[in-house]
Amino acid sequence: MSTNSDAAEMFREIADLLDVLGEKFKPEAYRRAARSIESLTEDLKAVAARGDLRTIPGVGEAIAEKIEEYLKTGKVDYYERLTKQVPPGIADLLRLPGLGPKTARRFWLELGVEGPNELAAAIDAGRLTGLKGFGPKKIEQVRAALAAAKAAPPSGRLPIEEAYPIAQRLLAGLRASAGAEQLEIAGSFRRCRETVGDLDLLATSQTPARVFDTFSALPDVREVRLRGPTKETVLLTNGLQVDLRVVEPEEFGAALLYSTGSKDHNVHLRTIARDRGLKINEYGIYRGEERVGGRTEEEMYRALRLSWIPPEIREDRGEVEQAARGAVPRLVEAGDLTGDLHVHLPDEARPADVDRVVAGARQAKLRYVGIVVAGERADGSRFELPRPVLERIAHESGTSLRLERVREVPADGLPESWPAGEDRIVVRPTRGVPRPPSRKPGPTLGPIVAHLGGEEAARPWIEWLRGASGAIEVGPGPERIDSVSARAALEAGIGLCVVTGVGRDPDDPAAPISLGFARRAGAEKGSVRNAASPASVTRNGSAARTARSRSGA
DNA sequence: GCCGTTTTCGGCCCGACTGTTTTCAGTCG
Repeated sequence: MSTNSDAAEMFREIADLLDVLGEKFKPEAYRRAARSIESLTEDLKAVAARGDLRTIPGVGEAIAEKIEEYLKTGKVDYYERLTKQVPPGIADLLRLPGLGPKTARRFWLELGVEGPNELAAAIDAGRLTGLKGFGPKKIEQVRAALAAAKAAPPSGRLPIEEAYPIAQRLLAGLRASAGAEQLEIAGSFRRCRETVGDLDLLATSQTPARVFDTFSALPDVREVRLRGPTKETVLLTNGLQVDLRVVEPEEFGAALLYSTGSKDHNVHLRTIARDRGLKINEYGIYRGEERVGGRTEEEMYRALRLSWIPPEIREDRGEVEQAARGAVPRLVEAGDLTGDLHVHLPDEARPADVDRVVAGARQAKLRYVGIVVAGERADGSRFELPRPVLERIAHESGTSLRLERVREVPADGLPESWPAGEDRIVVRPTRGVPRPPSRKPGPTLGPIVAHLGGEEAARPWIEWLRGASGAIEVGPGPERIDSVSARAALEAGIGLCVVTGVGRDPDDPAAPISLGFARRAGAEKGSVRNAASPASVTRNGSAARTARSRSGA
């Protein structure tokens, strides 16, 4: 665990403790600080060393001091004092669905209950009966929540690549028979966050009840948590919670904006609305009684005199200010991709697999594809594509679509010079040898660093490529870098490599998520290696250099 | 506790849903 996530976690715990103690606004302040510390691309130590802690959104004098104290001593006196005031089990009560700080505090102070086990005992002993605000249904709810928490510990957030196929199934099921017109997934899924806590679906329909009936009956759905006239919440068989809202068409943009978030982005928009004498909610945007927008997101942003902001960057990290200046970056899009530099064929590859890649690449209008023809696997064994496959690659390589030979080498087996031989190099950071070699790649046609995972693992490789050429593959899973590391790479002037999906199963979500992570990192077309013109990514190093110096990069 | 092209003090998003209520509090997103 890094310093940043440890510090963020501590501030979240402080927020929970303050909540239970009945504080009004401090808890949100600490949570906001925790959120922005978590999304930092830089280590807190480095920020503190520069004296820039207070430039972190949500970090003011008091929290900056606590960060300093934490970095210096490893603990924070204020936090220690709070934990002494509240029994440790109270935090576990807060994790129970439907049970918040007010209730936890009452259990603690009025019943002397200090944790889940004592609460269960109190219910069994009938001690909740007669407590003001606790009827039989509420008591049963708490009992069920306790039992559920015991049977299945909180599942936490789901990696987006695991949520992706589920989301597609739900969409398909609703499209098939629900009478839904517009249908979108909002929430952190639409922002392409690395993990999602739940799924937020949004629809328009003439017949909301029918939509909810269809939704409740989908095979993935285990139980209906709550259902009103406009909103339903269900639990899937895997424990994931899904909210579905049905709204009027003229409200769809407002509802989409509202439920895509993030929280900080929404709060910022509402503040701007207020300052301009407007009111904004999930149904629209209003000046007094007059409705001035809500059918589309563009309408909503326009009414605030902002340009439309792509969902992936709605995190209140400066994008609202950019939109006010009309300076929102034009993020890389699928249609910008000109090629793929890292395609693997199956272990027992046959010439037909090359044909499949070629067909996919033509359909995606790619102009070059790098196929890994030889290399070393994670377990150290070597592989090389069979001769008939190599021949098919050579034969298929034409002028409209060029096929490149790619060699994949482990980090501790890097060749002596760059570029090495005729092949492009993909570097596979070797397990147990996580650090890059001291020798940097050359200034022209650099390697693609792939099969690299985790923020901690990414840092040294970003340093390795700083000032040199090369790119890092971004995308889901433990073998690629996420959007936080991708942002750090972009800040260091290093290009990204985006997965195109060519040669992959059509249901494989790696490509859309890879693009989403790149966008989330703020990548424009110019900083994505495989969105560049073929000339600047050829084997000819001088062409690459010319292209780059001309574009001023 | 944070924050400020109307503020260094006085705000801090706002509505759905539930259970318990004769009008609302708590939770959630």
